[in-house]
Amino acid sequence: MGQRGRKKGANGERSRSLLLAIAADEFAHKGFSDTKISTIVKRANLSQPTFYLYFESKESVFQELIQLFRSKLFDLTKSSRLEPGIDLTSVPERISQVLAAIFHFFKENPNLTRIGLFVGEEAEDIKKQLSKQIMDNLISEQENGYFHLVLT
Amino acid sequence: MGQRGRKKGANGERSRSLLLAIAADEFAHKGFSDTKISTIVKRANLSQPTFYLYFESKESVFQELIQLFRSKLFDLTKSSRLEPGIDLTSVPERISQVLAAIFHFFKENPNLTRIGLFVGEEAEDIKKQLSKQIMDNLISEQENGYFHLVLT
Amino acid sequence: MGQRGRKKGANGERSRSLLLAIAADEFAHKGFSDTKISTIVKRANLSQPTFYLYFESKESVFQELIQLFRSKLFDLTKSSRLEPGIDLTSVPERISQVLAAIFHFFKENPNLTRIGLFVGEEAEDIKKQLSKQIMDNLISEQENGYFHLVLT
Amino acid sequence: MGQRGRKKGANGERSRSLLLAIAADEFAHKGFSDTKISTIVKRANLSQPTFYLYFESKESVFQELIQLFRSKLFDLTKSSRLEPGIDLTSVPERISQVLAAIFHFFKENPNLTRIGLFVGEEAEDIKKQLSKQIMDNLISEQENGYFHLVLT
DNA sequence: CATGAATGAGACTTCATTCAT
DNA sequence: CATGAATGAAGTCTCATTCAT
Repeated sequence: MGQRGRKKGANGERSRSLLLAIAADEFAHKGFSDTKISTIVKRANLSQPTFYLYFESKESVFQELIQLFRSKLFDLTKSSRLEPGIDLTSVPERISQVLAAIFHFFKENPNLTRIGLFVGEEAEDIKKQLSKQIMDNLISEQENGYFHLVLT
Repeated sequence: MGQRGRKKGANGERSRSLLLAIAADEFAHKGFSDTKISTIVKRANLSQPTFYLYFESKESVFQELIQLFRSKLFDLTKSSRLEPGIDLTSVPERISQVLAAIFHFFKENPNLTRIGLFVGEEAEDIKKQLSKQIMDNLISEQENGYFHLVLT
Repeated sequence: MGQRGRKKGANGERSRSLLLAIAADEFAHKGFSDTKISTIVKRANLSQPTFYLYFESKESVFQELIQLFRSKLFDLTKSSRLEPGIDLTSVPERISQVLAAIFHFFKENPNLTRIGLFVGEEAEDIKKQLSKQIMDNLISEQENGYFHLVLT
Repeated sequence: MGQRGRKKGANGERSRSLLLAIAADEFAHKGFSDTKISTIVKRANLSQPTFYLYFESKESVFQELIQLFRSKLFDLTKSSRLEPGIDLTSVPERISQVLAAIFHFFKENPNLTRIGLFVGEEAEDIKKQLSKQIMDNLISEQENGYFHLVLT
């Protein structure tokens, strides 16, 4: 039997994430209103009630995805905050690393990104908040003397 | 009867364009699926059957708007085709005039533009076709020796 | 043609009151949860969407019926308020008239009464308010010297 | 193994009566249709399949409760049947004892009583049967010469 | 030219109930 | 003894569209 000890209940989480992934895909490609629960569950080979076993409503899955995008993304930018006393020569490199990480994240999570940046009503908010956080990082870096911002 | 001579057809056309304009606004701001006929006619102070007096279906109004955008826009770019033998010194000015005309058109027709470039499923097609036509113009101009393209 | 001038739109109100009456009957006999919109419209020879043409939701028809009961009933008790200077000998007769009117109303509107007094969640409230109003009337009558209350 | 001798069947019966009691409470307070199996098992800290381990269906628990009410109640009234040759002076007392027992039963079993007398579709039947049995008792007592019924 | 009235089709959601472990 | 997971059936509600006047 070895490493196949899981059995009972093991598929609950699997079903949930399957549904979540398919939902992300549908929302990303068709928008909220054109995404049908019936399509999601059909693609997951499950029945409609199963969807409601794991999510409260269509709206709530959508919100969950938006939140997921927000938290993953802001974790990324937050981790980029530079600390005083750092080796000055490494600063530009770190900045570019963060931007690279962001674009890498976008590329690795295209559905989530589409939803977060283009589909949701909060899209504008998210973009603003993202810009602000990046800006703040840059500014705090600037204040720490790492470099000078030149606005044009 | 005297001053009641105007009438037949007059209000018909008025209602039609009113509906079309409101539809454009709704489609532009809410997308296809979230646009409801009931909202359109309410805003126009008309009834639902009246809508079907002028349009075959929701889909068909949408297509009509897409067509309108396409034709207006391509008329614009077509009219910019330069003819051989033109005064060479006026070329840069004409090119900038065309681009200005396009952006002016975008600004003057925000709803149509949103629909044509972002809402419709044909959006990608339209953008490609638009780029191509502009490119073609530039190239034909280039071939006519007006200038040299430098791709970077 | 004579007195049959009504035609267009005349049946809207008819459909509405038909649905309302049937709804009252169903709610009275089966309670809120066991009353199905599908049954109501079937009995009215109408389709489900028609129901929503006239009512916002199942809940809202129910509330409308409760309100109807309340207002009709309280109109009845309100109209019973005795005014000072009335012929004293007529007081007992008027009181009994009001009670008779109430019971007559109950008998004439059995569905509404069942809903108002037994089905709705507000039933207890309504009963209390009804008692209070009757009491108030009696007391004001008593204060006006029409008679003396003897509580036992 | 020692002190783990009690077990098999013990918890089973415990779960069963727990579910039955909660079901009674829910049915009594919300009626049949608004009572959900999911609520019952949640309150019992059990799962839905467990419910079906002990009962065949929602309907069947309901019927079981109705039967329970009926049998308990009719046991009560049956035990009140007076036998010929009894001491005549004790008759009124015994009658009042039976009525007291009935009302005591109602008070001690409020949920069952609500279900039996007000919720179930058989409510009317039960009430009739109850009246009849009480009546029969009275009549048989009357026939036995214990007293004379005076209907007004 | 216009509308009041009505509806078929289909979406989201809930619930009693079962399967497999 | 008990449960995690799943579902058929049915209910409420919405929307594009049509009929008859």
